[in-house]
Amino acid sequence: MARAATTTDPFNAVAEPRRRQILDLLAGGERAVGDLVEELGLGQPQVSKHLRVLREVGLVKAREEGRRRLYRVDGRALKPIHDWVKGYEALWSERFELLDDVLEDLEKERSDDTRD
Amino acid sequence: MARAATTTDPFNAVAEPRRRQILDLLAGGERAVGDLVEELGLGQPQVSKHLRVLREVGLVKAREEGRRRLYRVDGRALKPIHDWVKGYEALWSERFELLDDVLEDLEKERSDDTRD
DNA sequence: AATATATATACCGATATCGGCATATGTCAA
DNA sequence: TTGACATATGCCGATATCGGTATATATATT
Repeated sequence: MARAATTTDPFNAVAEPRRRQILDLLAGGERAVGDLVEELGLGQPQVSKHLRVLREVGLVKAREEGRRRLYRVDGRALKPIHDWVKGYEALWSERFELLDDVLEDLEKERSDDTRD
Repeated sequence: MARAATTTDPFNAVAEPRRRQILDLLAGGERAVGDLVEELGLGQPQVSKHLRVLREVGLVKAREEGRRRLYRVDGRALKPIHDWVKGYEALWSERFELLDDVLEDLEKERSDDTRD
Protein backbone atom coordinates (compact mmCIF):
# COMPACT_ATOMS: atom_id res chain seq x y z
CA MET A 1 0.00 0.00 0.00
CA ALA A 2 1.26 3.46 -0.73
CA ARG A 3 -1.11 6.26 -1.30
CA ALA A 4 -4.83 6.85 -1.24
CA ALA A 5 -6.98 7.61 -4.24
CA THR A 6 -6.46 11.10 -5.53
CA THR A 7 -8.12 12.61 -8.48
CA THR A 8 -11.09 10.35 -8.16
CA ASP A 9 -13.34 12.52 -6.08
CA PRO A 10 -14.45 16.13 -6.07
CA PHE A 11 -12.69 16.83 -2.76
CA ASN A 12 -9.36 16.16 -4.33
CA ALA A 13 -10.18 17.82 -7.62
CA VAL A 14 -11.01 20.99 -5.78
CA ALA A 15 -8.03 20.84 -3.45
CA GLU A 16 -5.85 22.19 -6.24
CA PRO A 17 -6.01 26.00 -6.30
CA ARG A 18 -5.68 26.22 -10.09
CA ARG A 19 -8.69 24.03 -10.52
CA ARG A 20 -10.75 26.16 -8.20
CA GLN A 21 -9.61 29.14 -10.23
CA ILE A 22 -10.79 27.43 -13.39
CA LEU A 23 -14.16 26.67 -11.85
CA ASP A 24 -14.46 30.25 -10.70
CA LEU A 25 -13.82 31.46 -14.22
CA LEU A 26 -16.27 29.00 -15.70
CA ALA A 27 -18.85 30.11 -13.17
CA GLY A 28 -19.03 33.30 -15.23
CA GLY A 29 -20.09 31.27 -18.25
CA GLU A 30 -18.81 28.89 -20.86
CA ARG A 31 -15.20 29.37 -21.98
CA ALA A 32 -12.86 27.82 -24.48
CA VAL A 33 -9.56 26.33 -23.34
CA GLY A 34 -7.59 29.12 -24.96
CA ASP A 35 -9.47 31.77 -23.01
CA LEU A 36 -8.66 29.99 -19.77
CA VAL A 37 -5.01 29.72 -20.74
CA GLU A 38 -4.89 33.46 -21.23
CA GLU A 39 -6.72 34.32 -18.05
CA LEU A 40 -4.73 31.90 -15.93
CA GLY A 41 -1.32 32.64 -17.36
CA LEU A 42 -0.63 28.92 -17.40
CA GLY A 43 0.54 26.62 -20.18
CA GLN A 44 -2.12 25.22 -22.50
CA PRO A 45 -1.27 21.58 -21.73
CA GLN A 46 -1.53 22.26 -18.00
CA VAL A 47 -4.95 23.80 -18.40
CA SER A 48 -6.09 20.89 -20.54
CA LYS A 49 -4.87 18.50 -17.90
CA HIS A 50 -6.70 20.28 -15.11
CA LEU A 51 -9.81 20.29 -17.24
CA ARG A 52 -9.42 16.56 -17.72
CA VAL A 53 -9.42 16.04 -13.98
CA LEU A 54 -12.44 18.26 -13.55
CA ARG A 55 -14.18 16.43 -16.36
CA GLU A 56 -13.44 13.04 -14.83
CA VAL A 57 -15.07 13.93 -11.54
CA GLY A 58 -17.98 15.51 -13.37
CA LEU A 59 -17.30 19.07 -12.31
CA VAL A 60 -17.26 20.39 -15.86
CA LYS A 61 -18.88 19.44 -19.12
CA ALA A 62 -17.44 20.12 -22.57
CA ARG A 63 -19.17 21.10 -25.75
CA GLU A 64 -17.46 21.08 -29.14
CA GLU A 65 -17.72 24.06 -31.37
CA GLY A 66 -15.57 23.82 -34.44
CA ARG A 67 -12.02 23.36 -33.34
CA ARG A 68 -12.66 24.89 -29.95
CA ARG A 69 -13.96 23.08 -26.92
CA LEU A 70 -16.24 25.07 -24.66
CA TYR A 71 -16.30 24.10 -21.02
CA ARG A 72 -18.95 24.86 -18.44
CA VAL A 73 -19.40 24.04 -14.76
CA ASP A 74 -21.67 21.28 -13.62
CA GLY A 75 -22.17 22.26 -10.02
CA ARG A 76 -23.90 19.04 -9.13
CA ALA A 77 -20.55 17.38 -8.50
CA LEU A 78 -19.98 19.89 -5.73
CA LYS A 79 -22.99 18.76 -3.78
CA PRO A 80 -21.14 16.04 -1.84
CA ILE A 81 -18.71 18.66 -0.60
CA HIS A 82 -21.50 21.03 0.22
CA ASP A 83 -23.39 18.37 2.12
CA TRP A 84 -20.36 17.25 4.05
CA VAL A 85 -19.35 20.74 5.07
CA LYS A 86 -22.90 21.67 5.92
CA GLY A 87 -22.84 19.12 8.71
CA TYR A 88 -20.28 21.34 10.44
CA GLU A 89 -22.02 24.60 9.73
CA ALA A 90 -23.30 25.00 13.26
CA LEU A 91 -19.75 24.92 14.54
CA TRP A 92 -18.83 28.34 13.27
CA SER A 93 -21.90 30.19 14.43
CA GLU A 94 -21.09 33.02 16.84
CA ARG A 95 -22.08 31.07 19.92
CA PHE A 96 -19.75 28.24 19.06
CA GLU A 97 -16.91 30.59 18.25
CA LEU A 98 -17.43 32.07 21.69
CA LEU A 99 -17.47 28.65 23.30
CA ASP A 100 -14.22 27.77 21.60
CA ASP A 101 -12.59 30.98 22.74
CA VAL A 102 -13.71 30.31 26.28
CA LEU A 103 -12.27 26.81 26.15
CA GLU A 104 -8.98 28.19 24.92
CA ASP A 105 -8.90 30.74 27.73
CA LEU A 106 -9.56 28.04 30.29
CA GLU A 107 -6.68 26.03 28.92
CA LYS A 108 -4.40 29.00 29.04
CA GLU A 109 -5.31 29.66 32.67
CA ARG A 110 -4.73 26.06 33.51
CA SER A 111 -1.24 26.07 32.04
CA ASP A 112 -0.51 29.41 33.71
CA ASP A 113 -1.46 27.82 37.01
CA THR A 114 0.97 25.05 36.30
CA ARG A 115 4.01 27.30 36.55
CA ASP A 116 5.11 27.83 40.19
CA MET B 1 8.92 25.16 -9.96
CA ALA B 2 7.44 21.81 -9.18
CA ARG B 3 4.33 21.55 -7.11
CA ALA B 4 1.82 23.82 -5.47
CA ALA B 5 1.28 24.25 -1.76
CA THR B 6 -0.38 21.26 -0.22
CA THR B 7 -1.19 20.81 3.38
CA THR B 8 -1.36 24.50 3.96
CA ASP B 9 -5.05 25.08 3.47
CA PRO B 10 -8.26 23.43 4.62
CA PHE B 11 -9.16 22.35 1.09
CA ASN B 12 -6.15 20.11 0.96
CA ALA B 13 -6.42 18.96 4.54
CA VAL B 14 -9.92 17.75 3.86
CA ALA B 15 -9.11 16.17 0.53
CA GLU B 16 -7.69 13.17 2.34
CA PRO B 17 -10.46 10.70 3.22
CA ARG B 18 -8.85 9.60 6.47
CA ARG B 19 -8.78 13.16 7.70
CA ARG B 20 -12.44 13.63 6.91
CA GLN B 21 -13.07 10.43 8.83
CA ILE B 22 -11.18 11.83 11.80
CA LEU B 23 -13.17 15.04 11.68
CA ASP B 24 -16.39 13.08 11.49
CA LEU B 25 -15.40 11.13 14.58
CA LEU B 26 -14.40 14.26 16.43
CA ALA B 27 -17.70 15.83 15.47
CA GLY B 28 -19.19 13.43 17.99
CA GLY B 29 -17.09 15.00 20.72
CA GLU B 30 -13.55 15.19 22.06
CA ARG B 31 -11.40 12.09 21.64
CA ALA B 32 -7.93 10.99 22.57
CA VAL B 33 -5.52 9.85 19.89
CA GLY B 34 -5.71 6.26 21.06
CA ASP B 35 -9.47 6.19 20.65
CA LEU B 36 -9.15 7.40 17.09
CA VAL B 37 -6.49 4.80 16.37
CA GLU B 38 -8.87 2.10 17.49
CA GLU B 39 -11.86 3.43 15.61
CA LEU B 40 -9.92 4.03 12.41
CA GLY B 41 -7.93 0.81 12.41
CA LEU B 42 -4.87 2.80 11.42
CA GLY B 43 -1.42 2.99 12.96
CA GLN B 44 -0.93 5.43 15.81
CA PRO B 45 1.82 7.39 14.05
CA GLN B 46 -0.40 7.80 11.00
CA VAL B 47 -3.21 9.17 13.08
CA SER B 48 -0.87 11.54 14.87
CA LYS B 49 0.38 12.78 11.53
CA HIS B 50 -3.08 13.40 10.20
CA LEU B 51 -3.92 15.23 13.39
CA ARG B 52 -0.86 17.36 12.93
CA VAL B 53 -2.05 18.41 9.51
CA LEU B 54 -5.50 19.16 10.82
CA ARG B 55 -3.98 21.12 13.69
CA GLU B 56 -1.81 23.15 11.36
CA VAL B 57 -4.74 24.32 9.30
CA GLY B 58 -6.73 25.02 12.44
CA LEU B 59 -9.33 22.33 11.91
CA VAL B 60 -8.74 20.75 15.28
CA LYS B 61 -7.59 21.93 18.69
CA ALA B 62 -5.82 19.81 21.28
CA ARG B 63 -6.14 19.79 25.03
CA GLU B 64 -3.72 17.96 27.30
CA GLU B 65 -5.06 15.72 29.98
CA GLY B 66 -2.39 13.76 31.73
CA ARG B 67 -0.52 11.75 29.19
CA ARG B 68 -3.39 11.82 26.76
CA ARG B 69 -4.12 14.51 24.25
CA LEU B 70 -7.77 15.22 23.60
CA TYR B 71 -8.66 16.61 20.22
CA ARG B 72 -11.78 18.44 19.17
CA VAL B 73 -12.99 20.01 15.95
CA ASP B 74 -12.80 23.70 15.35
CA GLY B 75 -15.30 24.07 12.54
CA ARG B 76 -14.36 27.65 11.85
CA ALA B 77 -11.56 26.50 9.57
CA LEU B 78 -14.20 24.91 7.35
CA LYS B 79 -15.90 28.20 6.67
CA PRO B 80 -13.73 29.07 3.65
CA ILE B 81 -14.75 25.81 2.03
CA HIS B 82 -18.36 26.36 2.93
CA ASP B 83 -18.33 29.85 1.54
CA TRP B 84 -16.62 28.82 -1.67
CA VAL B 85 -18.96 25.94 -2.33
CA LYS B 86 -21.97 28.02 -1.42
CA GLY B 87 -21.30 30.21 -4.41
CA TYR B 88 -22.16 27.25 -6.60
CA GLU B 89 -25.16 26.15 -4.60
CA ALA B 90 -27.63 27.48 -7.14
CA LEU B 91 -26.10 25.24 -9.77
CA TRP B 92 -27.49 22.03 -8.36
CA SER B 93 -31.01 23.24 -7.74
CA GLU B 94 -33.61 21.23 -9.65
CA ARG B 95 -34.05 23.80 -12.36
CA PHE B 96 -30.35 23.87 -13.12
CA GLU B 97 -30.12 20.11 -13.12
CA LEU B 98 -32.88 20.14 -15.64
CA LEU B 99 -31.16 22.75 -17.74
CA ASP B 100 -27.97 20.73 -17.74
CA ASP B 101 -29.80 17.59 -18.79
CA VAL B 102 -31.46 19.49 -21.62
CA LEU B 103 -28.11 20.81 -22.80
CA GLU B 104 -26.69 17.32 -22.78
CA ASP B 105 -29.63 16.02 -24.80
CA LEU B 106 -29.17 18.78 -27.32
CA GLU B 107 -25.51 17.86 -27.68
CA LYS B 108 -26.38 14.24 -28.13
CA GLU B 109 -28.90 15.08 -30.85
CA ARG B 110 -26.38 17.26 -32.55
CA SER B 111 -23.78 14.51 -32.68
CA ASP B 112 -26.43 12.03 -33.82
CA ASP B 113 -27.21 14.41 -36.66
CA THR B 114 -23.57 14.39 -37.58
CA ARG B 115 -23.59 10.72 -38.56
CA ASP B 116 -24.82 10.26 -42.15
C1' DA C 1 14.53 5.15 39.77
C1' DA C 2 12.63 1.92 36.68
C1' DT C 3 8.89 0.63 33.91
C1' DA C 4 4.62 1.22 31.38
C1' DT C 5 1.58 4.02 28.74
C1' DA C 6 0.40 7.79 25.35
C1' DT C 7 1.69 10.60 21.72
C1' DA C 8 4.90 12.78 18.43
C1' DT C 9 8.72 12.64 15.22
C1' DA C 10 12.17 10.76 11.90
C1' DC C 11 13.27 8.05 8.23
C1' DC C 12 12.02 4.90 4.31
C1' DG C 13 9.98 3.21 -0.10
C1' DA C 14 6.33 3.56 -3.36
C1' DT C 15 3.57 6.47 -5.86
C1' DA C 16 0.87 10.51 -7.43
C1' DT C 17 1.11 15.08 -8.55
C1' DC C 18 2.40 19.39 -10.88
C1' DG C 19 4.54 22.14 -14.38
C1' DG C 20 7.38 22.21 -18.75
C1' DC C 21 8.25 20.70 -23.32
C1' DA C 22 7.44 18.01 -27.40
C1' DT C 23 4.12 15.89 -30.10
C1' DA C 24 -0.23 13.77 -31.62
C1' DT C 25 -4.97 14.59 -33.07
C1' DG C 26 -8.51 17.13 -35.02
C1' DT C 27 -10.60 21.07 -37.49
C1' DC C 28 -10.77 25.07 -40.38
C1' DA C 29 -8.78 27.97 -44.34
C1' DA C 30 -6.32 28.83 -48.67
C1' DT D 1 -3.53 19.12 -50.03
C1' DT D 2 -1.00 21.93 -47.32
C1' DG D 3 -0.65 24.80 -43.56
C1' DA D 4 -2.45 27.35 -39.52
C1' DC D 5 -4.95 26.98 -35.34
C1' DA D 6 -7.00 24.58 -31.05
C1' DT D 7 -6.79 21.04 -27.88
C1' DA D 8 -5.24 16.63 -25.89
C1' DT D 9 -1.66 13.37 -24.65
C1' DG D 10 2.94 11.54 -23.49
C1' DC D 11 7.18 11.87 -21.23
C1' DC D 12 10.29 14.07 -17.79
C1' DG D 13 12.20 15.82 -13.32
C1' DA D 14 11.27 17.59 -8.83
C1' DT D 15 8.68 17.08 -4.92
C1' DA D 16 4.90 16.02 -1.66
C1' DT D 17 2.28 12.53 0.11
C1' DC D 18 0.92 8.28 2.48
C1' DG D 19 1.55 4.21 5.21
C1' DG D 20 5.01 1.45 7.85
C1' DT D 21 8.57 0.75 11.34
C1' DA D 22 11.61 2.46 14.75
C1' DT D 23 12.44 5.77 18.06
C1' DA D 24 12.09 9.97 20.91
C1' DT D 25 9.54 12.51 24.41
C1' DA D 26 6.51 13.07 28.12
C1' DT D 27 3.64 11.61 31.84
C1' DA D 28 1.84 8.22 35.12
C1' DT D 29 2.62 4.09 38.09
C1' DT D 30 5.20 1.03 40.99
